[in-house]
Amino acid sequence: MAQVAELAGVSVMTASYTYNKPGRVSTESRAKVLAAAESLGYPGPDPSARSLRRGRTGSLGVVLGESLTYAFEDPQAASFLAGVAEVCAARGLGMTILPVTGADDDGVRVREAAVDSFIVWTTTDEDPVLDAILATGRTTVVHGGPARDGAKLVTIDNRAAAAAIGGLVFAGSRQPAVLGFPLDRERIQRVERGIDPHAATYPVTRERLFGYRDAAQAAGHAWADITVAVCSTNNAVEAEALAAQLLGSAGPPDAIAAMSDEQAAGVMRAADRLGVRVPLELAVSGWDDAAVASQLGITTVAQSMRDQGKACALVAVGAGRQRTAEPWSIVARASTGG
Amino acid sequence: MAQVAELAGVSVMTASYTYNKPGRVSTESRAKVLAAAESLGYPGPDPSARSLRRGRTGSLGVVLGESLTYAFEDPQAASFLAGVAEVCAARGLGMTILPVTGADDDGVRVREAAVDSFIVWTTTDEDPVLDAILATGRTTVVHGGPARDGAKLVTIDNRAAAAAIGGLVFAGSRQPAVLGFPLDRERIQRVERGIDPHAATYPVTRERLFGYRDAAQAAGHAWADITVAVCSTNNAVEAEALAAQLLGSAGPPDAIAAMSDEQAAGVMRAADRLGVRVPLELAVSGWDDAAVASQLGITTVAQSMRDQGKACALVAVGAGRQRTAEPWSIVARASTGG
DNA sequence: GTGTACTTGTGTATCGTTAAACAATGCGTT
DNA sequence: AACGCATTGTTTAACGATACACAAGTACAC
Repeated sequence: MAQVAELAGVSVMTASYTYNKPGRVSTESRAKVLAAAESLGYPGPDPSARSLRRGRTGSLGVVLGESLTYAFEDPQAASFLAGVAEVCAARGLGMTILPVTGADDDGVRVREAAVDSFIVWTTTDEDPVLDAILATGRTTVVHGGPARDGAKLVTIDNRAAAAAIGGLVFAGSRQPAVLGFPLDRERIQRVERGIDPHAATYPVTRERLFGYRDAAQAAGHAWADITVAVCSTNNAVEAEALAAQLLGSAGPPDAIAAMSDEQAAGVMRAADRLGVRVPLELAVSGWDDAAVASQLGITTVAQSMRDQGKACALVAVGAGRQRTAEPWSIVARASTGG
Repeated sequence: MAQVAELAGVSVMTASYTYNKPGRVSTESRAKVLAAAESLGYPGPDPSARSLRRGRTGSLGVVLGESLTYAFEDPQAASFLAGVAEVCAARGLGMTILPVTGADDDGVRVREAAVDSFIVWTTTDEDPVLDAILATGRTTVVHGGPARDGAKLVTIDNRAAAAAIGGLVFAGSRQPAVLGFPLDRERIQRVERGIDPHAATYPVTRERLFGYRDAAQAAGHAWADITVAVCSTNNAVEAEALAAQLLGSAGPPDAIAAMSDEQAAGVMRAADRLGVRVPLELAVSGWDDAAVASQLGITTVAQSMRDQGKACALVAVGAGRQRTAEPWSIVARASTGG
């Protein structure tokens, strides 16, 4: 590319300025440089060299804890990414979705990523990938959790929200139950009474369990009496199966608090299939205020994943201050009765 | 980082080998280097410098013609990205989603992207961004179209598929109609008889129009008599409105071929609302074989966006040969009658 | 004791840019 | 005429790493 400068009869700096600060160079020289570039088929400054010299890449890395494809299958993750993408597009930044395969070379891959900052989708307390990211020293924003020194956190107050919606769905219940996300990355399906919230290493799961516990206790129930069904994934089909299991057991629940609207929809289907009337015989609550929640009339915690994605991106690029907590609200619908 | 080598008492090359070819260096030296790196807080080789020196970035660029957020809103685009992501994850590549805002600096931004190759989501014949990409000389794979010298193409045979499904939906019809995607990037909504397929600069739209024309003519209709309703976007709500307009007009269609299942679902809703019985009074066909198509019993063209995404990625990384055409098939359901 | 091969460490050159400081020129002002 | 100032071009020195070639040491066979 020094060739371009040579052909144009100017110095390389003049060529460089032509691309970076066109005002810095005379119209004449600029034209000569562009003509030379054209005739040599020079495609403009090399991105890698530029990144190296400038010290920034113009791209923002997003790490999805699960498989890479997960991002495009979970509508919540998709909304979140849309929010991140919105900010990236507005600022002309690229958005690099980083592979995390679960193999032990994960840290390496993350370390090799040419990005200026990282956004990490909700993960577990001890996730080694997060450690690897923090070790790079680049700006890191964690969505959901865990909180870490050196990383910013963007999340709603899951415990408070769970307590609030628990207050609704458990109201007047004799036998509440909880249908939840995986506790840890093992993602083992379990159905057990009074699972200790501390057992969950996903902070989001943990905080919500705490919130539901708060609500149950406030309603006069002992947590040890309350069945917690832990899914292996966020999925309506699995939720339906687990809900059917709960409803078919002795002393079935008359209130189920789920951690997503997909799960709640599964519960609704199970109830429908078993002839259990909602909300008369079973109160149901979801989370996220997804489209399915309004379709089925599910009481839910409304939060905007898209806004949270935007918030993460803004914090990551250094615009936008980190808020203490993102907003949420309760949307009461028919599934929790009158 | 030469500091690391110095502290470890070895040459920089030894340090470099420690990270890249651990076998190339003795266990002892490796330990010294890693210890030194640890104590200096050195996070490993800088990705930009590495890219510069190596000549590749380990990341694959994806360009979505629309706004960046579009990717996460259109389920077809999402499936496609999931396919790309799958291949990236398997090979340890990053996936960079590039911003294209529509401003005239797009070419610049694309040129600045630190990626090894590009995948371009279906766009128009004259898209300047595609030109900018081709000008970089990097491997480029176009999904859908347009075909270009210097770019590989991954697509189904849209014309043949449209002709095939047109044969079904137009069978026995006295008054066929087409509900289609935008013709060009202006994205103007139009309802007109016999729109010349050549007017469409989106090759996907154009080829499908040709296919429907083939089918209509084969069924004995003059293309000039057939109403084509062009949507401004792929959206069930807009499709429903347009379908209602068609069905409410004088000489309403008794067969509507749509270009997506979302659109077809909109048509079904409009018919339902207007009391038009499907398929007795109105035959409907969609495209993509999305979930909604099986739910509503819509005859459709099945294609796997995910597989096409995988195909694009494989071609982009140089594994996997370009196929002449991706597979598709017709799924006949109730919406096109007996 | 010599030849061959393998292991391990190092020096050198270079990847393609850009930041920063400096020089040369022209122009309006006092 | 001398000065400040803006405009434009150039020089120099990195940015941080790796490919390659070469050298020194070790091991083994004949």
